[in-house]
Amino acid sequence: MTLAEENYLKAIFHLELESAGEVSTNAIAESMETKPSSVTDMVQKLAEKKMLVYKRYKGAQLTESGRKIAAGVIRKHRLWEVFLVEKLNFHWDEVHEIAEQLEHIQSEELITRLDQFLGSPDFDPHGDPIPDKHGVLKRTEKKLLAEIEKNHQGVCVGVKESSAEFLQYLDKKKISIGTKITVLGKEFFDGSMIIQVGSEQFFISHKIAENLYVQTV
Amino acid sequence: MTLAEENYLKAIFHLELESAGEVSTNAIAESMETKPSSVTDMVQKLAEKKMLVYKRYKGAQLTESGRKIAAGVIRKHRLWEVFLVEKLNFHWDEVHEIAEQLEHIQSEELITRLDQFLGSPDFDPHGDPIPDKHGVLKRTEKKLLAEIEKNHQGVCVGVKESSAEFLQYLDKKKISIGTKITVLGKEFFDGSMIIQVGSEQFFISHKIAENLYVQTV
DNA sequence: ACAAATATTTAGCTTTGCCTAAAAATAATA
DNA sequence: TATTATTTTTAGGCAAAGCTAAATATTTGT
Ligand SMILES: [Mn+2]
Ligand SMILES: [Mn+2]
Ligand SMILES: [Mn+2]
Ligand SMILES: [Mn+2]
Repeated sequence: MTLAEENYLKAIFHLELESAGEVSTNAIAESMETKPSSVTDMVQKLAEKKMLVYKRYKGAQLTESGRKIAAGVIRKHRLWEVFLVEKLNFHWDEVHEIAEQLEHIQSEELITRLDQFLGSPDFDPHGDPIPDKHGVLKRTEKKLLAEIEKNHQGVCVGVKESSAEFLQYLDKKKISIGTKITVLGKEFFDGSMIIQVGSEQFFISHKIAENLYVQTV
Repeated sequence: MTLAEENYLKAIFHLELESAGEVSTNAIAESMETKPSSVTDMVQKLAEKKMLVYKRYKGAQLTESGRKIAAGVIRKHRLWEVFLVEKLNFHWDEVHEIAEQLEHIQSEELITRLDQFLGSPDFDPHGDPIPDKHGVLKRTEKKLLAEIEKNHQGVCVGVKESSAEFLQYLDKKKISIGTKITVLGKEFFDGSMIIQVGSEQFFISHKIAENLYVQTV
């Protein structure tokens, strides 16, 4: 697998999680910041390699092999992110770009040993689950903060977006993984909320609330 | 700099250390396991980018910028090798291929932190010096075992070749960095030697002796 | 059901890095 | 010095991965 092929498989894997069924050419193009015509080319090549099944004008769906490779890349990405944060003391908003590069390093043994060195972590610094060596992703029952009702609470277990801007916003608000959040008020019109974090209470927009994963206790 | 460009600069850097003056197209091609015509192409491109000066039919010579980039890649390669051996417990004959990939990861900050994490090592697992962040390589006075006279001794401080085969041979003979070696006999005809390592004494060929660096005490 | 809008694919080009075969320059040798 | 031999460059091509513009399909709205 080339670097480009791995990136396509990874993107399709993520898109399949978001919504079942075939993944459209346009959706792939958007998520990879490339043109639909480029996607068609690559998707045809990956179909020939049996990494996915592709039906003209319908979309792509990963095969077992394709899914395995994608999960392997994601496993590497997330393990490296743990390394960067836990061992090199990077902040969680600084690691994604570097992991985008490290995820393509080819060596089974390296990942086996890295995993061991890190104590076989289950989650990356953004709360995302790390696939096991067979590509199996354990599903956790987490929900978006936006789904929490007034006067209920949850513990932050991850972020949906992990852009530096969003993560820095969370830092400013003292929200990180493990933080307890209570919904004090919820506006039906725009989905905005008043929440309590520690001793502070403040307003957050719907956009924030639907990018934060919590687990109810 | 692309991956290919970095590899060319690195190869030329190493060749310049071996013998001063311009580096020939053929020498580069051989060391990179590619064809001379490909080298001509790349060398012309690197000359346009001011990474080296190139005179047709004469060869290439790195500029200050080129040398700096090459040293940076070598610094990364060697730091990663230290990481693999010291932290992930790889054996010294297993790390080169992986470091060939890791050396191209782009992030100043990553290398700064990795260096710190490793305790700013001066040498890699093969005894090669690690350039500092400005690309400066400190020269150490080491000689080849082949240059040591009968009845003299030295401490192994590095290897010239670092192929897995050679390193495994050294393991078998219990030679590693720090090992004391005494030359008991030397055959002028073929440069072979009888040496003492610990309590064992045995025969080594000239090829072995000229790939092992020692420091005389 | 048909026209308009949208999504997707195809055709044709570009760049990077490599290759082979042929031409040109330099080095070696008789 | 003249002729080989070797080294290096040039010319012409190829595969990967991208792009734009044009052609087709599909979907949507009336
Ligand atoms: Mn990431
Ligand atoms: Mn992550
Ligand atoms: Mn190495
Ligand atoms: Mn080394």
